[in-house]
Amino acid sequence: MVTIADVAEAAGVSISTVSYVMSGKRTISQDTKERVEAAIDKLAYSPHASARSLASRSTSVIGLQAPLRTGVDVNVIMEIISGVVKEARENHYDILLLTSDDAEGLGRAARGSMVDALMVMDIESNDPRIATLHELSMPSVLIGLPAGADDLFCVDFDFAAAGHLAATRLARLGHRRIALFGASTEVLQRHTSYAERLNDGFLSACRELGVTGSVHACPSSADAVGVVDAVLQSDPEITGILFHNEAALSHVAGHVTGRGRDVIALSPAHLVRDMPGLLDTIDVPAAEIGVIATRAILAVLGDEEPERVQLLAPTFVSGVDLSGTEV
Amino acid sequence: MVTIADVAEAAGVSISTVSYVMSGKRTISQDTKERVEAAIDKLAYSPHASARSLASRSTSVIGLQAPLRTGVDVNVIMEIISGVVKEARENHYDILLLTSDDAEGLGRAARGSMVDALMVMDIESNDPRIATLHELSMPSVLIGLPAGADDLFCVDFDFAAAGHLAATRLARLGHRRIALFGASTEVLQRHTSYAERLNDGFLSACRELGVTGSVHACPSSADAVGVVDAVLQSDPEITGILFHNEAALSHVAGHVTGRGRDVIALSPAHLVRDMPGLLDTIDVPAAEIGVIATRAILAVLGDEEPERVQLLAPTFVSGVDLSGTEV
DNA sequence: GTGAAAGCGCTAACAA
DNA sequence: TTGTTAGCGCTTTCAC
Repeated sequence: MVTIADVAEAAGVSISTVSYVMSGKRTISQDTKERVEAAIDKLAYSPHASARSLASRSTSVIGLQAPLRTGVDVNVIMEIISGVVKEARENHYDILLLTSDDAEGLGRAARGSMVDALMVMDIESNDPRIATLHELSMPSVLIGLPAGADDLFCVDFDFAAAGHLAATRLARLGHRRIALFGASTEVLQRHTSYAERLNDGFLSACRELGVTGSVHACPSSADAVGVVDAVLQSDPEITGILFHNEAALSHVAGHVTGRGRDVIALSPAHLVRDMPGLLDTIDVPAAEIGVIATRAILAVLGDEEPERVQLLAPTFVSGVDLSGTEV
Repeated sequence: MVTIADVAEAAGVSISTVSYVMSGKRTISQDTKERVEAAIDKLAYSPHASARSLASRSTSVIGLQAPLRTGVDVNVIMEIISGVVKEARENHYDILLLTSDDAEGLGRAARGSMVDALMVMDIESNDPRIATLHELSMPSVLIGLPAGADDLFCVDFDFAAAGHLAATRLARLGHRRIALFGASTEVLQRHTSYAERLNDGFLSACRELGVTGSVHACPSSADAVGVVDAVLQSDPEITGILFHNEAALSHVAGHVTGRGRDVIALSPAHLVRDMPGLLDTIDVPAAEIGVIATRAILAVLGDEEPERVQLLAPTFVSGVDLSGTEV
């Protein structure tokens, strides 16, 4: 193992000089700097992360609690994680992956000084982990929006606005009965934040617009076809549909479209790019959510004060703009 | 921050006693042990991970390089990761998530002593990271099986055997022309190990069986429908199909089945459980791959010598057993 | 512009 | 059965 002392010796300088060359926290003569950097390269030296962390009291690691269970939309989760990892790396942070069904894992990571900050995904409306985060006195960001967002940093897609946007679009097209096929029953039962916000946004828009709206849990499997059929048979006058749940969508596509019904998909755009028969798609910018959340954490770590709640606005992929429209 | 010294003081013992109570590396009187544990609980003490790692020269962290790019089968990736994280946690290890498009990230993690071992996913037949792993002198496990598996630990599903199994089943049913719709073009172009092994297994079985086999790249999007149609139109005598690529499968299901063709799916079983019209499914035990790979790493870390190559045997979900059958 | 040295919070000899 | 203490490899005051 090559240590800072090896580098110092090779460069003919003191240990602290090597340290300062790396951190840039002190002015170094060009000559010394070059010798040190040459030695670092030559020896392929990487500072010992733990030693550095012990001395500097910071780890350059962010803890990420992600839902690894299937049933949630894996594509979206993966893209968010991907955005997080990428943005973190670009800022010289690494990601420690914490299991989600483990509220106490947050405490472990925090109290053990394994991380500098925590990111928590898959937020429920009244998430028990929020209390834990409060006790921890460690910077944290939620990806999601719990009921009482109090004083926590939250980043998410604006699912309520998306529900509103879709309902408005459908109503404008003349549909009087519209339906939202959304999250799976389990997700709803857990009061997952995004699902509830989408439902609320959709239904409240329906009320405002004077159209009849209904929401239906939708399994993420091939069973979705059956659910959709059942709903549409029991209420054949539903002519406009908002379809969340990308996993189910691919099963249902072509089945629900092309029967004189307008279908809007709510999904990462690239996943439904080639899907025929859709009226339009509202993009879920999953990777961006991860990036923004990471930037928020980095800002906090840099002693800045980012917006408490950042909700990414929904847009139609087609470019249709309903902003500013009155109901 | 509560340190081991705080605990020692609260329990009225020395620092080392606290340390030994935690590690169990020395016999402690029942009385002392209880006082120390009480103090630990009372103070909610967690040892400082970096301090421990610096002194003990081990981190209890495993680096996992996972493909976060979309296009690969996200469901499978996610389940593998999930299996890894779960098994690791049960053995008191955490997972550091490394970006995949970054061969040098492995070096960073290793040389910086950020991890005790490395796991690498999404292996290509001639993966450049293998050389890196060799230089690193750090325990590592590949999830996948490169061309020259040399002396590395490899864990994966036996895709070659799966291809063989499916072809045999179809041939037994009397099909004379059979096709494999598999990975996307990108995945094949990167010479991703599992895709090539599946193709090879399928085609070599076809030769042995005297049936005509063909393999076709299949996009993971709704476009898959078009690809399948094109192939089946240009060669209508294809009556037996092996379908890999779960993402595409959900689009294609019901489209390719039910036309007098037998379709076998190669996918995690639960993802296709409700999919109608399939002849059978060969399960991809994704979570188990993660678990086995993690156990292999843990074995190496525990100075055991696990099998160099562990390939999980394919089985039909229906229970059909073709083992021992002659061609 | 540079160096010497005091910790950071642990583990694991060494001593008793 | 327990305590004392020398590191682990860094960062960061002091001191020059």
